[in-house]
Amino acid sequence: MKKKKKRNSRKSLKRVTSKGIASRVGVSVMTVSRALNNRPYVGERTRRRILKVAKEFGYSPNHIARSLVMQRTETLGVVVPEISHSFFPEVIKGIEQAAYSAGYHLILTHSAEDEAREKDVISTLESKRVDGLLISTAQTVTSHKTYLDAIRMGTPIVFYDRVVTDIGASCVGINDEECCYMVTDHLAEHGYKAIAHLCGPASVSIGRDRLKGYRKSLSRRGLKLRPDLVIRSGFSEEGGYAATQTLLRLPQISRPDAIVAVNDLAAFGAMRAIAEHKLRIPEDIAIVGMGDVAMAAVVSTPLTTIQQPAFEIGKTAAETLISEVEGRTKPGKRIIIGARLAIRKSCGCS
Amino acid sequence: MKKKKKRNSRKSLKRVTSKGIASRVGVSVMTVSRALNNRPYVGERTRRRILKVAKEFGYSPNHIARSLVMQRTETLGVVVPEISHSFFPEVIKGIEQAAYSAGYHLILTHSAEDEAREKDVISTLESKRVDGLLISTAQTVTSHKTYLDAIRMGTPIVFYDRVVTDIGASCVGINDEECCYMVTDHLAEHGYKAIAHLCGPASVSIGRDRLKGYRKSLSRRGLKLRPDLVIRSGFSEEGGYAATQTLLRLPQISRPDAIVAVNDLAAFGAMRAIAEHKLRIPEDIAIVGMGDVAMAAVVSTPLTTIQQPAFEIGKTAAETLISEVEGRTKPGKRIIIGARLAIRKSCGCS
DNA sequence: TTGTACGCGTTATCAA
DNA sequence: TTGATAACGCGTACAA
Repeated sequence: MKKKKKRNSRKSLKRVTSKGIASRVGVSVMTVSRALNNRPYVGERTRRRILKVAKEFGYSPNHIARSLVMQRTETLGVVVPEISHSFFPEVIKGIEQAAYSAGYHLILTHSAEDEAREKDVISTLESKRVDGLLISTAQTVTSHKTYLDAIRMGTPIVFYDRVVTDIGASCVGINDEECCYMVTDHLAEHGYKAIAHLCGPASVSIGRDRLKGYRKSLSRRGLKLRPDLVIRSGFSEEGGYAATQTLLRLPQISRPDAIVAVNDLAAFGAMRAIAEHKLRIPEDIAIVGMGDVAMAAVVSTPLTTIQQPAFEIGKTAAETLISEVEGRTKPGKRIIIGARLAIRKSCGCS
Repeated sequence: MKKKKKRNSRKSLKRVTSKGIASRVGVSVMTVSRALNNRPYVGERTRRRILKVAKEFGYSPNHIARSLVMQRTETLGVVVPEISHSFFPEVIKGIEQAAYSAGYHLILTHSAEDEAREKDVISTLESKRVDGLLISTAQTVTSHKTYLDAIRMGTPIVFYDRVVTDIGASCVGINDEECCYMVTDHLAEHGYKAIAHLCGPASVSIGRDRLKGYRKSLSRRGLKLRPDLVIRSGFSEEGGYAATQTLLRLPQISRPDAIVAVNDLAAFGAMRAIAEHKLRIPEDIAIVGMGDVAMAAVVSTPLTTIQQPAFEIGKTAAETLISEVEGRTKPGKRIIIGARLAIRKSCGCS
């Protein structure tokens, strides 16, 4: 047993490897491997001795080496468009729970709503050989090539919330069209006539589908769709604020009497703009959002919105992905998570 | 060149390796490695051909293999006690930004405020051979052994927000004692006499230090410290609610006229309890928090609190860790991020 | 400028 | 029940 203490590049103790344990116990690495992984074909006495030495030396199995030979990392890559949107932390929590119980880890990345950056993080995620990808698309995406490439190279994707339905990947989210129809119709039902919509980009599923739902309600209610009342706000507070400014600059006569915001954040921005114009909610303008982030219920005029079960979306998405990674199910599912209307003050319908 | 197409365990295309590219281009793997990493000693023509083939085959460098030989993963492990606390997503965003610009990735884990789970995630993080650890301790931790072991095995730790100062690791956070002194003193200065404190566990730095700050203010103001007014709430809304219930069950005469909550979440819980008792804030009971989460400013009675720059804490913590990982600085720093008092309605001092 | 041999820490395979 | 050997995909050291 020649034990040369060669490289000492790191200042600290070199970590024990299975080989190190093997030589200390006087067995081969394979026996150590078997003992450490609770595999059969190891004598009970040998196993105990190995476990003892392993603990004694603070052995930590090297997942990197394991991943290399196993061709699996037991790691999921998560792409979040904007960590600050309080919807997403809740989704992440759901993802984390599902991953943790299944023994998977999470590499978290942030696209910052930027297509180029999204592409970049996906590519590094592939380099890290994650077993699968959980993606909510950035606001500025136009091409799906990055996704397609990843899938083609064997990294399954499950989209959550902002989904891409036409490339064979599974998708988990609410029924955006139906939900936006619900909120819009709630307003229409209560007599609002000039209902505006702060919409998201058409390239993003929830932007597109929610707009559809808005339109459907107007058309069913026999209300005319006024293009000047459909303004692109995007998903941010600032976007909602700016879009609403535009609406409020319309001549008094053609101003909306209600606003359907694509999400709660945009609704908050709208509320801020409305407040600055010294208008009252809902008396002068009613407003509804979608998402039901925690703040929606506690702002000065509580926001009527769609309760979107973020945790469940994350959990379901992760479970779906893991199941596909392990070959138990096939990709291409479209999973709809139930959502419901939360009626509060901002719509003035109570 | 014998090319046996052996294993095809995964259904999809086998990913190209540097060897694959090498044989296609007709050079050795080393030349490929050099070309792909922009290293010298590669003919310009050869380099271009290699790059072309690499792109053509969608080559993705295998970080796993790279990490194994380099003994570095360029990955940081992040432990978050509770993802839902809106303070933490903001911290994560800061961490992510610093990590991304330095070329590091993040493995995100969740201790769920539980010591055993924290130990578990740290151990798997070590197995994944992260280059360093960013930790905010769970509420229930009592022992620091796990941290010490990690450090001893060569994985540096930087604590953020909830720190551990006595084990040689760097810490990044606000000056908790000073800040809690500030809020408490703000109340005392305005004539409140029976100031209660909803405190965190003494085993967690911010619980301990904030209690100290509270005490300091009382003692300097000549107010008696009443043990019945110091109640353990922990860091959650529910905890704040329960603790406040206890306070409100005190005989009228000994009830507090103000409450210093260990954080905003506990303060929200307190507000809920107070509202249920049909008491007014701040007329009947004033309340202040710490943290300044987004909701603090928008709840019906806006909360006076300490503005804690979460993003900056995360960014600084990550930068500090990366710098230590790369051997540019030594561990053991105590970095204080500035915070200031945000006076709003809940303290009744305006 | 390019290539060869070896090692990183682990698991699978097959022989002992 | 155990062990020797060959992968896994890449980088380092040194030879050509």
